[in-house]
Amino acid sequence: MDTKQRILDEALTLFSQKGYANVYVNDIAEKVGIKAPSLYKHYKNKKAIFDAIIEEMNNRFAIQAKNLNIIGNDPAADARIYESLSEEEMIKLGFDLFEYYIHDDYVKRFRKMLTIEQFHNKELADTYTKLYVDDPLLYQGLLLGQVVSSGGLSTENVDIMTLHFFAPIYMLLTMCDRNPEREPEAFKILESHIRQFNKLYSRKRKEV
Amino acid sequence: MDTKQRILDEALTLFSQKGYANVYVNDIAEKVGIKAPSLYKHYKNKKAIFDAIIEEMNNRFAIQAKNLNIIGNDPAADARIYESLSEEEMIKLGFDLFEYYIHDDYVKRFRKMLTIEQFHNKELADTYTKLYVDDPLLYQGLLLGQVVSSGGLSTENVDIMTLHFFAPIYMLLTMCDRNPEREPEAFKILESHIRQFNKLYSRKRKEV
DNA sequence: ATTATAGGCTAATTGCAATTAGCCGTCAAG
DNA sequence: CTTGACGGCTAATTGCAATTAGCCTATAAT
Repeated sequence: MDTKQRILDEALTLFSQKGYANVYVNDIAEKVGIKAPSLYKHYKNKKAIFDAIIEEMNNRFAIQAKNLNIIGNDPAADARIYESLSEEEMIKLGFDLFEYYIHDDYVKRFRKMLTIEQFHNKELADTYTKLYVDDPLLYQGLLLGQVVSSGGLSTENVDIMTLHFFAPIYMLLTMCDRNPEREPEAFKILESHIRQFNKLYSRKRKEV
Repeated sequence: MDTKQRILDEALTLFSQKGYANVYVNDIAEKVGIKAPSLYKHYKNKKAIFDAIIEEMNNRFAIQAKNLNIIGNDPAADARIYESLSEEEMIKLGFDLFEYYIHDDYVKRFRKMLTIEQFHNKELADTYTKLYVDDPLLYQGLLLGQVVSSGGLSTENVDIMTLHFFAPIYMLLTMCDRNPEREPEAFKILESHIRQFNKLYSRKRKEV
């Protein structure tokens, strides 16, 4: 990887750990293995490094949008698969999704950086909400909507059903970002969550 | 309010908006209406101001623990009330709780500050998780457990039921911290969430 | 009345982090 | 084979933010 890219990479790591203001260009340079003034051969100033990270992220938006939902980018096709999943397979799917969110390095570092910087300007706030709230709800809503249509699950309000599926995942995710030592616990809760979600929304259940 | 207290108050406001490192002692002094060096008559240094905020918060823990659940501090008593609530009353209760979390100034500023600073050290991370994850789940779990015992709701796993109740609230809350303009939308979602939660866990529903 | 202290101010001082200046080696294109 | 630009370095320089020094006033206790 060339220096210019490595700068972004190391900077992202540091920003995600300490936040923009607590990272000194010297720290970044050190990680890259060069001296601070050499950074300026690649970026105009510190802010430009941050902006480049955001921009690189913007470039990955499309990819991200798909990856964030691992399953694929064709909800209808996914739903056909999903419909035929056993509870165990569904849990496996949830685990894979969660695992990706938690351990994919780029995704994780970027999310932590956004978490720290989200209040600095409206654009970052909007980006955070889009990436970690709106997009997952949108996509998973489409997916679950298909499953409902095909009779795999049953509900009066797919959006709220989606919220019920995703909100616990979101909460566990942010907890693990903060307390990685609680990951095993999070996985257990995740499993119970999916099982209970399944039962609650199963078409086998209905009102008396 | 005396100067010493006003310093904490203004500092908390600023820290919650920009994060510790981006707030200069000069900013705090300005807000308080004194000059920066005068701050040092009250606190040893900038860090001491931050620590004092955390400590003040620690002192409010007990109060906080109750307030975080508005309803009170006797789950059994609360459950008796809750049990007799209509869906509309339950929504009212949820709104009040959410309103408190979102608009109580101290609570909101402190939560935003913790959000920004959560990755700086383990203690802050633990505090965040305790205040905004573990405590609410614990207390509301006790509450919902009582309601289940008394037959108001029905579930196989109260902890997950509690997660299903609280996680959406948590998610909406953090979204509103970031995007206050979406509060009206959040309230609508909250209402739908509570209605659907009620139906899902109603004892009137049962497996076929 | 006197005096000690609390709390404010202005004017340094310190210290660190960002950035600039200016030098040098390498290597690819001509 | 030479030149220019790319990317690295050391050594300033700049600039700002935290803190300290030292002075002043009001007030409360003796």
